[in-house]
Amino acid sequence: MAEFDLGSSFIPALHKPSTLLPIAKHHDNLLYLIETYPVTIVVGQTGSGKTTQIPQFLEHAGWCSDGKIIGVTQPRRVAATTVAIRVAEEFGCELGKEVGYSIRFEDVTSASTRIKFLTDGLLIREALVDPLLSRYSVIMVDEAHERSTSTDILLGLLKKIRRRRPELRIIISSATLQAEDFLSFFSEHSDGSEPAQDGEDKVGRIISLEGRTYPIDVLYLDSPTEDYVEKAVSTVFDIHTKEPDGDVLVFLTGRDEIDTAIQAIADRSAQLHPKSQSIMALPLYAGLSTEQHMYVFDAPPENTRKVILSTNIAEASVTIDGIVYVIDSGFVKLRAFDPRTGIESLTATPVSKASAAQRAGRAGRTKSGKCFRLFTEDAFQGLPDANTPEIQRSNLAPFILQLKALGIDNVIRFDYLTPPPAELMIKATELLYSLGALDEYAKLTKPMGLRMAELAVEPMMAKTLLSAASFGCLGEMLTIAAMTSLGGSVWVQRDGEKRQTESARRKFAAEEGDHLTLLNVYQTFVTKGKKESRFCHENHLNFKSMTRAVSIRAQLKRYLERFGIAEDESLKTSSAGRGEQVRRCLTTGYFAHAAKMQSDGSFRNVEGGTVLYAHPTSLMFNRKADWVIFHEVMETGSKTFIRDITKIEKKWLLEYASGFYQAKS
DNA sequence: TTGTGGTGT
Repeated sequence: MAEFDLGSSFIPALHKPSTLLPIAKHHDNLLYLIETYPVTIVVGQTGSGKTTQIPQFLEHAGWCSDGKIIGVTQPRRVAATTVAIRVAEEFGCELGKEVGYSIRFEDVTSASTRIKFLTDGLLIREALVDPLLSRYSVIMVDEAHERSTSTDILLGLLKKIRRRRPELRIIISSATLQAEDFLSFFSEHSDGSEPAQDGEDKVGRIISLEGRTYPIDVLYLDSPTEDYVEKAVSTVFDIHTKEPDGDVLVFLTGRDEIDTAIQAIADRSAQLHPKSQSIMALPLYAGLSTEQHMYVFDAPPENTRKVILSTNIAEASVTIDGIVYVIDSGFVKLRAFDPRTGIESLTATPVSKASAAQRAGRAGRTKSGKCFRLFTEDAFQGLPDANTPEIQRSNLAPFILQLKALGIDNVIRFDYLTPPPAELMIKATELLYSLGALDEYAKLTKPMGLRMAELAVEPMMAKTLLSAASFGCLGEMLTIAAMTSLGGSVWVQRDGEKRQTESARRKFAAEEGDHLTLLNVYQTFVTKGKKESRFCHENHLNFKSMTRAVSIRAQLKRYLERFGIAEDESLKTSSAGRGEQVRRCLTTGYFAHAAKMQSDGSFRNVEGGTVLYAHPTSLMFNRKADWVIFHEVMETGSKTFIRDITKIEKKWLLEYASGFYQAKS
């Protein structure tokens, strides 16, 4: 399509008529394929319109005529909501009527909903109630190439469901490189053999839709760099002094690198010619507060070039318009889980070819752009096609529990797109057994295991919550569960306010450790600061996180009420004694995360083999303790840190986890 | 002395 420059008096239409999208000419073919084959793999470039148009094509073609609905899953909540808003507008209906969405805490659907966008995790949950997902005539799994654990599990479930529901239509949206893998997954029998049919009878087809992106020049280094942060900074200045107008997006791996680069850009900007255009460097990473997040979307002041330094968040989760130049360090921090030690690690790893392509694509959304890769073309050729799927490098306990609750007893024979390593499965099964969620035959226990699966917190916390009423601390544990399952920290550290954050944190400190400190934070928030974000600002708390904790707590409370679990008033102790009850209760779920402090201030786990350090954000950092339990352990760089730490008594371990510790103590 | 990104009736 030609670009017209008609001056500023014209503004572009909010939504282009869908007949102008490249997908329009595939309309008939798409409907034919979906009608004919149970599985359709859609390879769609950015801007192809697949997510917004395909559900509408299907609705118009009558796929909802018998009262069934079209489900479209997304790996992320924001994507589910924003796409639903857009499609409702195109469809000409109020959001929540014919077109709606459903994510945790927000169900914007109604009896008239025909097209429903939802997160893939939520669709798995729906299968607990409706195992054949019988409400749906079509399920489209969007962004399947990202290979999140939820997406992988969902694909396995859909393959299983398809055998019982041959009329169900499955659409998988994928990047080019993985389309064949998805198709052969659905074509294979569960034992791995190819079906005894000729090609014509295959279960599905692949269709490619061209996108509407602009050309991108990709440039490589002549020779490798030893310091990609420094190289990124000098490339920013090369672009700034030699290239035409346009904003810059730099991919680095974490907050540390981003802060270093921003400082370096600020230092060097001072040496720019006073008459030249200036540079505005902005950070982008998940730990920033909402208001800091918003800056990256604002237009820069006149005569200023915007440079955004971002983690992987800008690769798929956050889209910024106006980017013309991308600088790619070629690295990303990835989580991995060592089943032998049970320790997670977070380390910088080279990106995959698919990631590099996605990053480059961020330069071509509004006009043609350039991507500067801070590695050689040879190095690029040596990169893996795709990242290792998450299911092969995570703690699988939550997913094994979910599969068992879905009636899939033999989790080893479940149809995985790529099977997780046996050690990960064994480790997860052992943990679930020790928590009482599985019996000695690895069957889900009832009601304990089933309830743990239904609670939307990780298994160790689920066990803790289910014990809380008997310790007379249900209210407290609900809060602690909500606060620890937030994901990120509740604290925000603003520029140059390190000390202030520290002293704010100390105001809420409880002698016994981090869990009771989080309880204090929450209780102060709901009594003093619930309505105003000022309270959070003054105390360096993340308002969004705190509000979310309130929702999570309410949801967990509803679950427990449904199980018939309520606070036993006769067990209620004085507030002085309640701290001990909370610590005892935590031990019933977190006994596997116990450690003892050494004379040098470091910790050892029970086996004694692993040296652990209190994370600097923990109250136990630089404080004395004997035995503790912790929420999380993670290895970064050279050290292994434990976070959210609480003091306990050694004898409680034997009292609440005798089976687990008998042999070892 | 410090954490990439997601997700849950």
